[in-house]
Amino acid sequence: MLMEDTVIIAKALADRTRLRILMALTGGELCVCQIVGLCSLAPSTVSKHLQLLATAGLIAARKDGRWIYYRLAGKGAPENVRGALRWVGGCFSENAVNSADRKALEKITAKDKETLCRIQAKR
Amino acid sequence: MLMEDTVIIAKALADRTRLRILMALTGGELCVCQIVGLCSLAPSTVSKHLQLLATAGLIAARKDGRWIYYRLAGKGAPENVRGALRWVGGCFSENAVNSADRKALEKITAKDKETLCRIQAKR
DNA sequence: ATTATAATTCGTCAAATAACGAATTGTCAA
DNA sequence: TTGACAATTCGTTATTTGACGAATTATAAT
Repeated sequence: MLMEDTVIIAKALADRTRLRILMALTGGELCVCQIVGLCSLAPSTVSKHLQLLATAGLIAARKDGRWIYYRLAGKGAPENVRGALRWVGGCFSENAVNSADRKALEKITAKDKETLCRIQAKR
Repeated sequence: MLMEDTVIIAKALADRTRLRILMALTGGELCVCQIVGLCSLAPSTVSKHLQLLATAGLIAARKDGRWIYYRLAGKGAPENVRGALRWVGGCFSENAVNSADRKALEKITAKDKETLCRIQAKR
């Protein structure tokens, strides 16, 4: 395992927004629209965060028509990636921000995606 | 566990030099002189790195006369800190840089500290 | 007491990072 | 085929970060 890989993973974890995204994804895959709704940041900013997480190998993407879904890296991921996800998971098992995000996500996923994305566009 | 604490720990891990210091300390405590010798960086720079690691709770200090020894956080450390140390430990169990650093440390610890520190002062 | 020295703090600079809006790309619907 | 729209890339800006040397603090030796 190269040291630089570990640095890249740690950098990816070293940001509040990205940690929130990772924790949100523990509930299952989400499309970019939904993640933008959760973070309350510009789509371009969220996209950048997602690229960083993906480059580190912490998340993976799936394209479905106009939408792109992101999910946590799974069993196939290298041990250092899975170890990192284990660590953050352990840190937030009972965290206030995380709990609030879960509630917010329930509302977000309740709306159908088309409605949600139209809302994002108006920001 | 506050999210900011996790961010602080991840930031502390997100640098090549600091990861090397952590791995070096898995072999036992070291004085600043020795760590400077290993990193080949200015003492003030190394000191900054050590402060960052200490603020994150990943390492602790012990003062002995003119020297200050740093060691990894131990059993008493909170779970998120120990989890982080477990993660980096796993990442580098067989790492090229880490192996080289071990060899270098053997030579560094072989010299007595006074000699070593006099060398550092001349940089 | 004075000097030497281990370590830290401070001030500065260059490079990296997080944010945004504008422009671009690719896909679906009228 | 034209228009709408999800998502990304690009260009810019403010902030943070990592490095250094100089100055400072604290301890030991002369």
